[in-house]
Amino acid sequence: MTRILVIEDNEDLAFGLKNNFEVEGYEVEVALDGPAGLRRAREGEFDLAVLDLMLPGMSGFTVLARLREERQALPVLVLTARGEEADKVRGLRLGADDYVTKPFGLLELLARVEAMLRRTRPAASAAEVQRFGDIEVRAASREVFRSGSLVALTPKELDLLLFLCRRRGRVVSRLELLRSVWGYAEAAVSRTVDTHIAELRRKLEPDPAAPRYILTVRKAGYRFEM
Amino acid sequence: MTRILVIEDNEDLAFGLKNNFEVEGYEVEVALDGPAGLRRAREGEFDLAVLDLMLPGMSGFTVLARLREERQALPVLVLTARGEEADKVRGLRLGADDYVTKPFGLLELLARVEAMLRRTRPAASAAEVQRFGDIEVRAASREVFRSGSLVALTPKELDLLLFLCRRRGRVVSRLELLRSVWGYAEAAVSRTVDTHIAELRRKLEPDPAAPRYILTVRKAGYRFEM
DNA sequence: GCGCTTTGTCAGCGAACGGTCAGGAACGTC
DNA sequence: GACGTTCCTGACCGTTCGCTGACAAAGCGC
Repeated sequence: MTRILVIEDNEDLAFGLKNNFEVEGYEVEVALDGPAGLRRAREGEFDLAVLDLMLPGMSGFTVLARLREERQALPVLVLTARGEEADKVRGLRLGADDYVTKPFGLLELLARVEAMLRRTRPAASAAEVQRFGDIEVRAASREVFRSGSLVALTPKELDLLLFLCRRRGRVVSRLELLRSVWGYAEAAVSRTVDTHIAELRRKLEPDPAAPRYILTVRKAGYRFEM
Repeated sequence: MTRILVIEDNEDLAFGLKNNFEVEGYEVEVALDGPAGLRRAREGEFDLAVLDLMLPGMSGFTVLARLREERQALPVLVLTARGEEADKVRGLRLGADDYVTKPFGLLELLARVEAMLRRTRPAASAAEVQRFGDIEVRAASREVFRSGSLVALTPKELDLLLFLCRRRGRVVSRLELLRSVWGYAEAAVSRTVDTHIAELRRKLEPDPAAPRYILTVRKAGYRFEM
């Protein structure tokens, strides 16, 4: 699921964008001011941010500059008022990846977002490193370490692990896993999910028989805790 | 020297751009219609093209489409008339990397060109010489040495190697390589990437059968480690 | 404890994936 | 027009991976 962060103080516009992006199949979060946006950008794993330059409290420039200082690779599309050419230049210099002038057409914005995602996709959502116990999961290089030494996971196992990590603390049903990790459209009865979970436990859990990280929630699915 | 190709039928504008770019230190060629632009784009080694959509003889769309058909990776910045949102969308879909609406400010155009060049050839100066093991890659002169002696790489092999170098530590998918190194707009099933990887390994790896630098990541792509 | 449901485990088969190679098209050079 | 490069394609092959189905174990309600 592609995740987009909208940092925009105008609520109508912000939630309008949210709706429209969601219709296109994106997962969207809204931040209504600069500090909130910065916080969410740091925490959440977003594939792209849409950032208004005119924000109360902290200007979009500041948000952008902070992000870049912190070496966040997050692609940023900047919204700017018409004709503020100096702003555009400054934004691009600061490391914005693209900008759109208000008032803008939705089609244009969507096309630009798509284009940006095409450009940055494989690298973007991946700058994360997850840690739990003595396990370290590096999404970008698709490597997993246990006590510092590399654990050999198969592609499916890693995909599954990453998905569980991202939903940590929440119960994930087998159906959801089959849809999101396996890409199955329909529900299928099979032991596939269980088999892969078992394999993950064998490779990652200190005691696979009494899992600490990958927990079973009876009648519901699995829950990842770290 | 960074080379820019301007494809624009309005002579005043074309040579105005040429002058301005040259002041900024770029090397510029002008093509006054579509066919000429296409020819120059094919021949010359340009780092970027500025393409007007409204051209006599052959529309900018056609030029763009031909370039992409021919798998030219050349970054293209499109000039379009104000408010033709459909054009923008169509252009981006066709594989334009960016566009600017006429009338535009020179500052804006320059900033965009800079941004594009930053994106497409990152860290050319910073990462001028890469070293790993007994391999030395000189991006600027496009030369590769192994144990001090020159290795003969074909252009494609070198492009591929450079791209992998720049993303070292991260998994790069075949699709991303096809897009970024080959310039394919869409996914294509072929063994092309694999073949070139194999050739690189043959020429650079101490033991091509057990690669140390160019690693395969199943179901995901390749990862360069040094 | 008993029966039923849900989950864990395992081995084996078939498919998918990547490595490799030969052949041929496209292009440039002489 | 012959030659040499470079690049792409399609086929073959070995390996790995994922799915399946059967059975075992564990929970749960009674």
